[in-house]
Amino acid sequence: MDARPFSSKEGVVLDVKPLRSLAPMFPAPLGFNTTFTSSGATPFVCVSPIGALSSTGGELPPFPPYFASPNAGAQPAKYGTPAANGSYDGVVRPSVFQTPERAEFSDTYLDDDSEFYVHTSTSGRKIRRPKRFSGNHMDDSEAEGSDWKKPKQRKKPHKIKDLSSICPSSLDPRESVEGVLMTFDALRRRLVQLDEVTDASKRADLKAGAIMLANDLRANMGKRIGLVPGVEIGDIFYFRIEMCVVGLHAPSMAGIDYMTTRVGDVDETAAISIVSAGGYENEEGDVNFLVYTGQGGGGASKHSEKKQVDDQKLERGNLALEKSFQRGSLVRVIRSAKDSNCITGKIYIYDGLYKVQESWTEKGKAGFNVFKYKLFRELGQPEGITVWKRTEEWKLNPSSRGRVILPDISSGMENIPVCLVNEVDDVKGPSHFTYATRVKYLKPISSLRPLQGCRCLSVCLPGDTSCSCARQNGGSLPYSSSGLLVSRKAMIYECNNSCACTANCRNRQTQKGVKIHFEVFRTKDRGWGLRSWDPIRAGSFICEYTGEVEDKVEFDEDSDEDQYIFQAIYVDEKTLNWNHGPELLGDPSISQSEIFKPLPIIINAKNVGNISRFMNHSCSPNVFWQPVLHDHSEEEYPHIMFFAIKHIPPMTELTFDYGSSDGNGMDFFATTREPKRCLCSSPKCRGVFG
DNA sequence: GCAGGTTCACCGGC
DNA sequence: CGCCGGTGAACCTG
Repeated sequence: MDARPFSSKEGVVLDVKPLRSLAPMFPAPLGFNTTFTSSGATPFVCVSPIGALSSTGGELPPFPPYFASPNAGAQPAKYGTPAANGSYDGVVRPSVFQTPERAEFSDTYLDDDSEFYVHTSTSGRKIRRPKRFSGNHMDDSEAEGSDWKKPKQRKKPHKIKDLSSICPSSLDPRESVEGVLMTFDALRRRLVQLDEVTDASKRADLKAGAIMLANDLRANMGKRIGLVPGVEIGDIFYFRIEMCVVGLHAPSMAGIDYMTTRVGDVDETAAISIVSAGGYENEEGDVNFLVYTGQGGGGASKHSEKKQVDDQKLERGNLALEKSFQRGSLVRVIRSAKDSNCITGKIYIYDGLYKVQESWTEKGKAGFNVFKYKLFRELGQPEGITVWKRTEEWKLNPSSRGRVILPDISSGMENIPVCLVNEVDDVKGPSHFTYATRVKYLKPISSLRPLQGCRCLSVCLPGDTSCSCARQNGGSLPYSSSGLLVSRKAMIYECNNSCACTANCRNRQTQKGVKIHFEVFRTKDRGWGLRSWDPIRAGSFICEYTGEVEDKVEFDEDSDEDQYIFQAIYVDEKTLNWNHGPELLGDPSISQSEIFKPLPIIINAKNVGNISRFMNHSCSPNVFWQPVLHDHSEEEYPHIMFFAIKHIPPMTELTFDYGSSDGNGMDFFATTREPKRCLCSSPKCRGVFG
């Protein structure tokens, strides 16, 4: 999945392909060679080579002066004209808006990420941040006192000093974005766990979001038109706040994000992004266009009556979309899809850049005026929602999947068929092996120690101090109510046969087999790989590493046997960072040894195995392994269960870090394996693995 | 289905 | 002008 070169998707696609159409009317990301200033004398100064431009007034120019590109003055930038000094390649090179905040950030999170910190005013008049989230005012003492509104005695987000340990700064925007999301979700999962016990008010997403914002743990602050560095088309989100903290779509509720800037005496406004979430009467037929309904008129969620109570007005987001239409500027589109696995039933998918092609008003169902905007997707972008439409179809009708070699490689052994496809070459399938959904112990596990069982009736519940399984897991159940792993641990103890609880108990996530539509597919250069038709949420159980449990590694030098051998001797950095975040709540930080202990277990999947034997290595993986016990108590021979590190869109290859024998990282044993050249093409690739 | 809760833009005061 | 505080709108989530 992360086997993408630096700034891959945008960069590669936009650079190489004739993607002129993607050159934005507003030069690339807003802020490109444009300095916003908060000093009132000259609200907007264009520092392009051409020099400052003044407002033309009157009709809307294709390039409003405040969005002017370097070549805008000399020759009016036409649609498709690449920006002069470096083209529009998806890598943001905006000028830096020097703010006090900027200085403040510089030694904390995104340290040299000035490029990605374009702090712009959305009003043009004022540039400020809400006091309660301003680092300048967020001394503990001060925040405690006056400003923080307290209609409810809500806990104020805890601001900590050293953020580097939690979310290390990175020059790679993708890494920054992923780090922010990973921290957010770790925080959110932990808050869910805490809330369940105290029965406190819910909305862990908002709590986690508030803490992230209070600590400036976010990427791409400031609004920009066009692509967002580090956020790739096709990325998925489970909460609106997630899109907020990575700078994709700022409003926590509103569907239209826009910015207003002041040019001379006039306010100019432009839409930035829209979320098509189904609250209004939108048509979502074709994947290439979208009819979006304007906001206002009381037609949306707020009031329970779904009926409008008033005409929509040409203001705010509606006005912004209208202006974007007139200028032909690009608008990011986030579409939503149903997901039954998710409690909210909804996932947000970033579908890339669109342009408004029509706008009109019509009478809504309640007889009031509504604004309608028809947006078309820009050509040549990576696939977004298209992938979903395809996989949805496959799930309904598996025979519609083309290039299938085998409809079910597990021959009915898995809960859901695993199809085998090759869209790359003529290879007819992997070499022979026996499919097995469980590990085979060549020597019987000596279960001398009897399994402990809890006495919970029906299901184990959080906060039940009498649950021995919860105690064994350190006091709380390891999974959230939606079944997500809360944090990585040295060992997870699931409920077992001796427990009184039923199979519906949440502490039995991994023992019931896979719940995901997998496919084994032919990669271009790394043999077979594994991916999913379903979206996979961070913390979800994916599958077990099955095979034959051996005593020692034995393989011929010439054989490829070792590529099917799993050893629990290495854990990658990302795995260790996975738990980071709860420190922001004041939780003690977890030491590496608490998360990871090397284990003697060796699993050989050469002759016997399941889908996980097809999972390739990556130095930037999206999956990690976690030891779990559920049917015996041999701590040194646990089940090896895979979980998602982050949200994984459908059809993204699943990879984990095989480890390395170069002595770096967390390699606890010297291995005899021959290192192999790594082809993961991650920016952090170590070059070899195994 | 309702309601508690959030952010941000906007506006007015100093 | 810039800072501060209040207010209201908004395709949220449980």
